[in-house]
Amino acid sequence: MSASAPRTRLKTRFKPARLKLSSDHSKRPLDRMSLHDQLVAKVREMIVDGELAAGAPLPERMLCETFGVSRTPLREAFKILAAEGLIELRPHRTPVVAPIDRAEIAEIFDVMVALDRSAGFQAANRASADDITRLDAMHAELVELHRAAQRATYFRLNQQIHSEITRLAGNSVLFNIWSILQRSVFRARAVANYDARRWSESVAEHEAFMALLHAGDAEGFADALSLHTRKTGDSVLLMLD
Amino acid sequence: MSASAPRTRLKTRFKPARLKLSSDHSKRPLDRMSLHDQLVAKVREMIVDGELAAGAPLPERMLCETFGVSRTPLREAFKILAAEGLIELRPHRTPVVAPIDRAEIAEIFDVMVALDRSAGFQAANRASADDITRLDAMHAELVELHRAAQRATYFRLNQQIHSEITRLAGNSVLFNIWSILQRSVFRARAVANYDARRWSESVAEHEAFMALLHAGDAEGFADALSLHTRKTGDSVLLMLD
DNA sequence: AAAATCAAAATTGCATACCGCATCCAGATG
DNA sequence: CATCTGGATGCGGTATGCAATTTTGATTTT
Repeated sequence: MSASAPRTRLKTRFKPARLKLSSDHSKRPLDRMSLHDQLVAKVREMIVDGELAAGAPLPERMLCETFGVSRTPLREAFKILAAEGLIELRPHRTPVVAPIDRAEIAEIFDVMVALDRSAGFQAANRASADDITRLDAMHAELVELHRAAQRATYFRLNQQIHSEITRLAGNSVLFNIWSILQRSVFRARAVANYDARRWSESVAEHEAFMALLHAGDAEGFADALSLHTRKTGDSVLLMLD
Repeated sequence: MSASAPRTRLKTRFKPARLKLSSDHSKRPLDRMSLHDQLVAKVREMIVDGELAAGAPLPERMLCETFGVSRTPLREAFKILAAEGLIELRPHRTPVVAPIDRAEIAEIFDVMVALDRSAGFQAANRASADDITRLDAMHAELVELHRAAQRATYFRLNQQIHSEITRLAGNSVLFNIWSILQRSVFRARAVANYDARRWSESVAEHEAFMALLHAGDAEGFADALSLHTRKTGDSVLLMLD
C-alpha cells in the first residue's frame, strides 16, 4: 500500500454524524474519520466492550435508527466487522455478534504467541531509549494498579502496554493483524478475568520481560513475551470451560 | 483501546483496518456461495492473477457493467478486498488496485516467516501418514516441474504445497491470515520470478524440509520452512528494487 | 395434543435515485 | 505568460424502494 498517511486527514468535513446511542462513549475524538470508519469503529467498540453481547442479533433496520444512518453504510460496515471476525453474516439471516468459540480463541492465542515472539524480537531491537522510558512508566503504573487491585484499569493498561510493544516492532501489517486478534480475544478475557494467582504471576512475567528488555536481550525478551501470551491464553481458556 | 490507537501521540503512519480472520473457510462447502462471495472471489482472482494491474483504477459504475451487478453489492465486495489489502479505498476517490509496495511486502514476509514457523511445527506434529504421502506426491511433481523448467506450473504447485502444509497445522485462523498474506504477495512474486539459481536453491530447501518432516523432526521442519520463506522473501524483495 | 402446513409479516439482498465532494477546464487577473 | 478562480462534470456516499427469502404463528391434520 502506498504511503497513504492515516486515512482521511484532509479538510474533508464529514457531517456531525449523530451517533446517538450511548453517550458514555462519545468522549473519543472520532472526527476526521469518514462516516464509514466511524460506524465501523463504533460498532466494533460496542462489541469488544461487551455492550453488544456475544450471539446478540443485529437487525439492520434497528441499528440504522440507533446510529442515524441508512442500511447501505451500515451493511458496508458489517462486511468489515465480519472480515475481522467480530460478527457473523449468513445469507438472508440477521447478522449476529460472533459467539465466543473456545476452539477459535485457542487458535487465536496460538497465532498471537507466534506473532508476539516476532514482534517482541523486533521491538527489543528497535526500541529507543525514549520508548523504553515510556514503557517503564506504563509498567510502573501497571504494578501499582495490581497492588491496588484495580482490575478494570489494570486490564486496560495491560492491553495498552502489549499494544505499544507490538507497535514498536515497526511492522504495520503485524500490528494490524495483532490488533484484530487482540480485539477478538478481548471479549473473552473481559468475561474470564484473572484469578488472583494468575494475576500475580502475570505481573511477575511483566517484570521479567521488562528486565530482559533493559538488558538488551532481544531473544530473551521475545521468548518471555510469547511465553507470557501463551500462559495468558491457557488461563483464559481455562475459564471458558 | 483500538479506537484510541489513532490518537495523537503516535506520529506513525500505520494504516488502519485491513486483514480478515474469520474462520469459516473449511466449514463452508463451496457448493452454494452467495452472489456477494462470488463477487469478492472474482475480483480477488482478477487482482491476484494480475488481470487487474497494481495501481489500476476501479471505477464502480464501469465494473458494475462488467459484472452485471449494481453498485451496492460491488461496494460491499470492495470493503472486503480493502480489508484484505488488495485494493485501496479513500473517501470520494475512485478505488484502485493496491500498488505493490516493497516495504509492505517486506513486512508481510516477516509475518509469514513467523506464521510458517508456528504452522510448520504444528503441521509436523499433526500430519498423518496419508498427509505426508500426499505431500510427497506433490513434492515429487514439484521436483519434476523444476527439472522440466515449467515455471508457471511449478509456481502454482509450490503455492499449493505451502498452502497444504499450513492447512495441516489445523488452525483455521492461522490458515486464513496466511492465505490473505499469501495472496498479497502472490502478485509481487508473479512479477518478480525466481532466477535460475534461486529456483534451484528453493527446490533444495523443499527437499530439506520434506526430509525433516519424514524424520519427524517438528522443530527442524518448522525452522527449515520458515527459513525457506525468509529466503524466498529476500529473493522477491531483491527483484523489486 | 403434537406435528405438519401454509399464509402473513418481517428482514435481508439488490437496484436505483439523489446529493455532495473532487477534479478539470475556461476565462479572468496579475 | 503564468496563476488564480469559478462553474461544469464525473464519481463516490447515502438513502430509499422493491424483490427474494426466512421467520412467525395460526390453522389444520393425524
